[in-house]
Amino acid sequence: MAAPKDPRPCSIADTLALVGEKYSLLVLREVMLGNGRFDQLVRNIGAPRDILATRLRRLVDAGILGKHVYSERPQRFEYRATPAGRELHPVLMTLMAWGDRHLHADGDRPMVLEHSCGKALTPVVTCAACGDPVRQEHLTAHPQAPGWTIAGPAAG
Amino acid sequence: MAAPKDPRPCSIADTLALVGEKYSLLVLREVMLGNGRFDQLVRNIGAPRDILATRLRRLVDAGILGKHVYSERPQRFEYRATPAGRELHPVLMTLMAWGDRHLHADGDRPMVLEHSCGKALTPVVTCAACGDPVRQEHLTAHPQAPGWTIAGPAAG
DNA sequence: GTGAGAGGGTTTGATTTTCCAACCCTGCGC
DNA sequence: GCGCAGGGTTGGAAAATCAAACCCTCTCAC
Repeated sequence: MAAPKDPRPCSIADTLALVGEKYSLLVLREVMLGNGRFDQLVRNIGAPRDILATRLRRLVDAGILGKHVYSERPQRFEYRATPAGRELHPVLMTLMAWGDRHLHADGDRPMVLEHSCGKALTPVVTCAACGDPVRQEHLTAHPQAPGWTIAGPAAG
Repeated sequence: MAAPKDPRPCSIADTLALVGEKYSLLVLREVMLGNGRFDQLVRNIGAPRDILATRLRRLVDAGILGKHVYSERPQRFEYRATPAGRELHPVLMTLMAWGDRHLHADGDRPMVLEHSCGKALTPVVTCAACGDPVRQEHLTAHPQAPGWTIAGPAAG
């Protein structure tokens, strides 16, 4: 086991292999905002059309987006998130929250999400089991593959 | 207003501009696991050394990582997350949770995070104001820039 | 005091991606 | 029959990635 040649097996890396390329998560953002048509995506994301076409194929293949006909003649399509795609919403929220906190002044947020409780959303990640907000120092990492111990404060 | 040439202003895009390149979030992962040395990063991530050097410079410039001397002679460094970097932890958790759910069988998760409550962590994003788990359909998006209305189910 | 590492990178040259602009096709609407 | 909307594809130049080799400093064993 000692000297692994392959990188660490990891769900973060696996997920990023599907949605980590440039523009992919922005496609998800637009689709979740209801802007699932090719031209809307090009405009709202600012991506080259050919790259966008490649990304869309990939996301459809991965089961994250579905392609739906909204007009038969002429044939026109719209991309929508599948259930698996919708479950990426937490990723988008946490990315947005970080950018709001660290890249924008308080009055300068590009978009505000209003929660059904009436307040502007500030997302907090909690533990499903106990309900407490998760803090990194309260986690212990247990790699499941042999040879992949970790060094740091959360050694396991 | 009417016909925007620029893409949608958005904190998701802004954040990804800093950490969305290939390997950047994996660097964060390793650093948070306590593996902040160049060689560890190369091995555990599987990235080319030159690319890694580029990413590290960028993350340090962005204030996400700090470079710390752990040995004077010979001079040796270690990268650590700054407070801003640590606040990206929720992004990593949500990415990991998605991969665990959608890319791995139940018994096949590459890593388990144990919460201080004693259970394996399942992260849930909640609203800081009301404490409820956030569901996309309970959100209303309010773009703050003129001309950037949205089309979808969450129009605002 | 020389040779073999460890650690932290940089350099070089080939391969891939991205990017941009232009083009293509279908089917309206006039 | 002309122009436009929508949804792409194509071609060639520019940029990023990759793998392997190299460099430099210092330490340790011999």
